[in-house]
Amino acid sequence: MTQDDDKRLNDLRVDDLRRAFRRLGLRLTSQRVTVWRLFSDSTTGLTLPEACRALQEYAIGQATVYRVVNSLCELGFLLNIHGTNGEHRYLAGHPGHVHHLICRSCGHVREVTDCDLSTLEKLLAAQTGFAVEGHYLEFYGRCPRCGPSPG
Amino acid sequence: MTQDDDKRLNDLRVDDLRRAFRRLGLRLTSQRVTVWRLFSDSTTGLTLPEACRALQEYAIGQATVYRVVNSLCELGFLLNIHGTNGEHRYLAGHPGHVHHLICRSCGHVREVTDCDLSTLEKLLAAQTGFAVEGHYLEFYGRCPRCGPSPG
DNA sequence: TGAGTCATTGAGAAAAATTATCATAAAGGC
DNA sequence: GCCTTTATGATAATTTTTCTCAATGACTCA
Repeated sequence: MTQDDDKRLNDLRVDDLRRAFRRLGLRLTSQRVTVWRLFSDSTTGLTLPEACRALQEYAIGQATVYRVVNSLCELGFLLNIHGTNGEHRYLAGHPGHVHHLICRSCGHVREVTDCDLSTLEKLLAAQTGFAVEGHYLEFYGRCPRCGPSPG
Repeated sequence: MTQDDDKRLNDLRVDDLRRAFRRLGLRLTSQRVTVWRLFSDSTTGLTLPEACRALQEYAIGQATVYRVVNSLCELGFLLNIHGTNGEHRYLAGHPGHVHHLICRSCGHVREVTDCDLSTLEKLLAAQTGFAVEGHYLEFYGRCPRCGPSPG
């Protein structure tokens, strides 16, 4: 698992993207592939305006960027994380239940797959009467490259 | 703890607010109190535009609303939560380390104080080399009043 | 493979949200 | 109650997000 982060998600075959889009009755366009590539190359995630600026180079309009990011989110290819300043960043990830470990210094993000909060969820359900359906969990700190907090 | 949610945070004395502001060299103004009251009366949190609209009634300008909400966040009186549609909502809460249980149906939020993820954090630190400094955790589900998910 | 259908795109406008500016108002110290 | 200094409101400016619609191009079916 240690090296999984480095081989990013470009190896997700375009055919997988096509299948996923098709499942929603959507077509696979070159723009959608390009947007996906941009995000899957990023280890920190991008905000929507950042993505728009980066994709100008490929002559992809901003309306399209917004639309594609939304679709990729719905399909589970992109996830929302909190940037260091609270801004929304979109991060490419493996579909499924994952969490993130976010470096507050450089923004590098690493996936966390092994979390088990089910007992805590049951406890909360019993205490509060809420029907707990899921959770959103992010860890933050400093990545190995940035080293421990200064001072 | 069951009834703690209902007696909201209005009982936080204005003097406490003043002391907190003073600590940052800020003055306590009627606008700041009014903004605080609005948020402390809400069990679902408000977005900034929502707050601006609500505070028009009191002739508080939107620039002020943005500034005061920022201050209240820095002081720990307001916290950021994810609304049902991913939007930022600001919620009055007791300062300190708390998490939230958010109803996906009505938006009602309840504080969760008992979480212990320290062992999980240590495990992650060992596995990844990150210096884990904290976490952000939200639970979502359906509150007792809304009942379990339909269908 | 080629034509037709229909979702998708880009440009631009429009709307919404956020930030900046600055003269005026008022909080807190004396 | 004055005085200093911060905070406010109105307005403008900027940024972000959404909308519209003609033109393009992906996919289906023959």
